[in-house]
Amino acid sequence: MGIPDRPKRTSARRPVSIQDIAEAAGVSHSTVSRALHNSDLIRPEVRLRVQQLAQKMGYIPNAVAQSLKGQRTHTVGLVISSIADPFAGRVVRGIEEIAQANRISLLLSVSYNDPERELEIIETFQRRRVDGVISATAQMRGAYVQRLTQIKMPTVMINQQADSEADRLLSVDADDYAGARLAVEHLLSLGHRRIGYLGVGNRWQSNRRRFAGYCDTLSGAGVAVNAQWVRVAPILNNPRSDDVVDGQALLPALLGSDVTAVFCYNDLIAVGALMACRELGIVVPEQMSVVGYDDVDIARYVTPSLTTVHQPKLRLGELAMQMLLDLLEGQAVHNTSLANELVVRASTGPPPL
Amino acid sequence: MGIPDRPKRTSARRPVSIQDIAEAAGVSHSTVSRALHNSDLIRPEVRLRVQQLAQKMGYIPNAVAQSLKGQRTHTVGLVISSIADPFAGRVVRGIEEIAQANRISLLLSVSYNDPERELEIIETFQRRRVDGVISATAQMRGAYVQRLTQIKMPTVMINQQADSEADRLLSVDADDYAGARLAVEHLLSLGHRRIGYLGVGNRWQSNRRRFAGYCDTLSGAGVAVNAQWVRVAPILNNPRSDDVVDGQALLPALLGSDVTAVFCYNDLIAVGALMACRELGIVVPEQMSVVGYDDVDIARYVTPSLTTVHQPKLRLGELAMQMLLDLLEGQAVHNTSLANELVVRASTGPPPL
DNA sequence: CACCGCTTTGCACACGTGTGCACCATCGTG
DNA sequence: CACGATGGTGCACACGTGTGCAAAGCGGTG
Repeated sequence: MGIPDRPKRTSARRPVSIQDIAEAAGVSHSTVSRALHNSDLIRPEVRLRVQQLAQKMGYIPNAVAQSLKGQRTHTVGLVISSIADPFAGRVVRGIEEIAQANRISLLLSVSYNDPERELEIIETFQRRRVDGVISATAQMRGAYVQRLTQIKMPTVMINQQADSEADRLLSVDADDYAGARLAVEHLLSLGHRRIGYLGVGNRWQSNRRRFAGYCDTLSGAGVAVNAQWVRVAPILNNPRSDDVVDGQALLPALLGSDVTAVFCYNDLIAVGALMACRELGIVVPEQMSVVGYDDVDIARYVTPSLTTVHQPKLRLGELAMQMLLDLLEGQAVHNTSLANELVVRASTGPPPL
Repeated sequence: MGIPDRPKRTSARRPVSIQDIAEAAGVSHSTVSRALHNSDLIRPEVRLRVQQLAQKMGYIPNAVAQSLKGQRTHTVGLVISSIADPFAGRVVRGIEEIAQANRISLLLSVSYNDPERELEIIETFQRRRVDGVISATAQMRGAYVQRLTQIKMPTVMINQQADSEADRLLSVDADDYAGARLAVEHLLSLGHRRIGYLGVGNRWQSNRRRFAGYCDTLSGAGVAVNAQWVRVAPILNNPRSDDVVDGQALLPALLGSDVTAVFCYNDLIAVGALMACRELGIVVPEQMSVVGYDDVDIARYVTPSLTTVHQPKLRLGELAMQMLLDLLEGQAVHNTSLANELVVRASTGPPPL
């Protein structure tokens, strides 16, 4: 009488499982599982034999099954606004290094600052049961934050310093307000009084903080901010905008006023400003000083090289990932704020006479 | 007599499962599963009731369990050499857009051209049972390729055009050899005869192809290549090298020879060359023409703006991802090769008299 | 009324791994 | 020899989902 011969998994050429090893070794799958984990419940000779057999059969544990059983995926979801942004690139590198060192895999998602996409991404992370989320999006909308806190998913934000009550969510950041002050103080110390600001409209939270630092520093020095000195790139329907193009388009609008220096939201805006100056025959820094923000690689390579506020991007990423790991281990973690540094290069100088 | 009350999963605040919904609706979990998939096996009113209940209870399917059961993770592993590389950034963007549109998640890994890390990454992908792999590493070592083909994991390479037999592995690429010819032909047409080459040592395969294009084009024009014209950055122990620094360090070595133009392995090397020229007081392009490769964003922003060979980076990524999707659906796919285009900007001109 | 066919549901297993508990063999000791 | 202690192994279940098959309910027809 025929034993109902089991499917004989060799058909679909599946990867070997502990069950396969168990049959080959003449033991149960439990024994194999324990042996592979070096459990001292298993007799040393059996343990060794199973391990060698697993090696020979090319066994590779199925992380999916382990995740299901262990309720831990060892996966972290990563949301960024844009891949093209060199700022994000450095931050991701820091995150990735710490993650890899701790055998954590990263699920990469790009939001393009699109609210609908942000919600989709969160749901995907929920479906995949990531252990936690790191969000390095420039923009944080209400629905996004609300959803994230509501579902109680361990989350660390990068550069999302909250204004007031939202300190419920953890974050690592470099102080935008203080950074902006550094930049403007530098220009003031060079003798500039009439200083412009070129901002962005689609990242209004960090833009607002940097703008506030700009305003307060000027006011503190007894300079009344002139509305003519401030220009902000409009929010396009197209969420994929180009900061350099925006900076280039924005700068000429300042010429009507009499600014001798301009502080830009970030380095890309500043690069656009530099290009506009070149086109208009304005010599930097002799006729106009330009300051950027972030200190991305490109700031060193343009001509003149860009004076800018250096953000510790790598460190931000590393700290965020480490904080998330601590959080997952149940340790107490506290928000961290890093200091920015002013980097003086060739795009700033004394104002023209 | 007490029914051995089941664990009552409400304790550990796990996400709701179809089992929870089943109990709440008074049906079996099978019915719930089918209802949520809109199976017409389930009576319409039951189907609707279950769906509404799932909605209300905030059910989010467990992709881990689905992957285990369905033997498909809807996940693709992505290997790149470096996050900092702006070339990789654009390619990843193309990949990510197609992936997101097809509800595929990306597992990001950075290899830093470290052989050991590359093998670790592959094993991680195997453990996690990714459906396929896209490899955009600049460097492809034997062990890496061998391992990848050996385990028969669906894989698409980017810019890894094989020399001879290795056409077993699928790839999408833009022809390095032809691109280099474009660049050198441009310089020849401007009147240059003595043309240098600045290369890299740690990406020898693409470097070799571009160098071959350089050599053949010169030879074809009757110019004998002079060994003094060629410099290649040494391979450092530190796998995190900086192309700009290398280019900057390499250019002065060419001054002993009498080159009037230099073709660089990529834009970053070229930017380094531009910076070296500035330091040495060499005016570009009047005294020296410089050509880059890749056409990354920065090429437009440096001064003078860089003449370069444009690679369709976004398209490379999109095609690679689409090819992998087709492959996973069992469709026949064929290797694709895209054309590069020369972009003439301000860093090239006629040779000095 | 008996039988057939259709619709709707549940049972049971599978995916691959980890682990509490029971069981068995062996050994030591009174 | 009997009994308890100890060490090694397997059974059975759990994780959450999907699905083939059986079964139940029900209406129609000869």
